[in-house]
Amino acid sequence: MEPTLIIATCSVNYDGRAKSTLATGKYLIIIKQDGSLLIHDNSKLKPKNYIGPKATIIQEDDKIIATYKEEKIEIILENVENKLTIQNWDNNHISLTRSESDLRNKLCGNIQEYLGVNPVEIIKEYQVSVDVCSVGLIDVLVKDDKDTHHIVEVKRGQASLSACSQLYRYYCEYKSVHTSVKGYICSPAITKSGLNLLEKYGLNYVKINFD
Amino acid sequence: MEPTLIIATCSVNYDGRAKSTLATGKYLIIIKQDGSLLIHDNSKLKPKNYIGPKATIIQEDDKIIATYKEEKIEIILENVENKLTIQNWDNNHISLTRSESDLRNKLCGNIQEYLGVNPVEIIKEYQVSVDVCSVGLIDVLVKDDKDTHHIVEVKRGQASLSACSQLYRYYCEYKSVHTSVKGYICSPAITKSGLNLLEKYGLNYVKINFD
DNA sequence: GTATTAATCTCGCTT
DNA sequence: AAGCGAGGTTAATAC
Repeated sequence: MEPTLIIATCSVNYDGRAKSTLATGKYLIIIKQDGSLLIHDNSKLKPKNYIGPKATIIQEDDKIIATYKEEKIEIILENVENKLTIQNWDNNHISLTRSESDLRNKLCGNIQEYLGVNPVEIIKEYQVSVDVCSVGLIDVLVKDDKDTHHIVEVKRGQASLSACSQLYRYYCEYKSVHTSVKGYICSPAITKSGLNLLEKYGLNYVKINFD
Repeated sequence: MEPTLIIATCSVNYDGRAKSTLATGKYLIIIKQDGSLLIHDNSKLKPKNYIGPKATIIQEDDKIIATYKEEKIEIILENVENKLTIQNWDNNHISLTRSESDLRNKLCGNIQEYLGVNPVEIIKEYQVSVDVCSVGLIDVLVKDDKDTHHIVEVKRGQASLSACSQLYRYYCEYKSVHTSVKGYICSPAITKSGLNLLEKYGLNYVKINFD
């Protein structure tokens, strides 16, 4: 696929997982090497339409058709104002810090400070299975010197209701395989209703920052 | 903000909620009217870096700096291959069907068929609050002729473990305010572990399709 | 403004 | 291939 930018007055029909129509207007069409296609208008971050990667893209004079599995985008071109291919367009990896795993590592480096217990074993990404059926991944599982197991859900931002609910799910399942269990949300912030849920079910909130 | 496309060899530093560096390479920079800025490489749908909308963007010869609240992107330009402004770039609304609300409407139009009960009252987007604290929005709440309340979580695609967990949360809370309650996931498909969770807690799965 | 949730989520990782 | 969970999620909506 030749990487191409097209500025054109066009309309767009999409059919696949959902179905949409975009009224005629001047848009930016981006075609990438891997078969990704994006149609951007003049606002916001997300494209109005998109498909791929790995889409099959057919360009004709008056339309562009992109298909991938059950997905199909049809661009009806009314006027192509500009069309240029990008030679040697790069594709590099971005290195990012302050992710959830960074915060998790910070926590694991000082369990005693954050949870106030003496860790005997620290397991990251502990798989919880019940009846040979996965019920999720515990971010951090700490076994202390009193055989209490501490399960921690780490969030890089504000912990929401659903994050707390996620911890509660792990907590319930884990209690069925071990007697002494405590649960924690570990994040820089938490919503009021999230905290409410924690208190209701006897779970704990521990504040942690990136610094 | 003048809508502009720039194809340039550059490197990008981002600092804000997280922090990242993108190694020097040839990328596409998109600047939109509303102050959104996107940096795309040659693969996938998501931009490598982005900011805005409402960002303040300063363009100099050798760099572009975009800031918004605590967020900052710095693009170090090494070589600008192409730069063009897009005149009268449009910004239209996209009309989309087969959304979750479409499926919800289909369900509400025939509760008897899907849930097998006689609805007396059907409420969409019912706010569940306990102790003056929100615990979420029930997609559909059906009160039947036997005063049983049916709470339904609708999903447009395959219902996941977390979707089922979300229903269970509403179900638990709602049981504290009403005696006879039943819970349902209503979707075209469901994962095995999702179904497992439903069965475990006495919740129901109802299949619904868009047709 | 804050919080909750949908999304054609995307994307990476693990099973 | 399927499924789970993070995401600088974004974007819409309710309160």
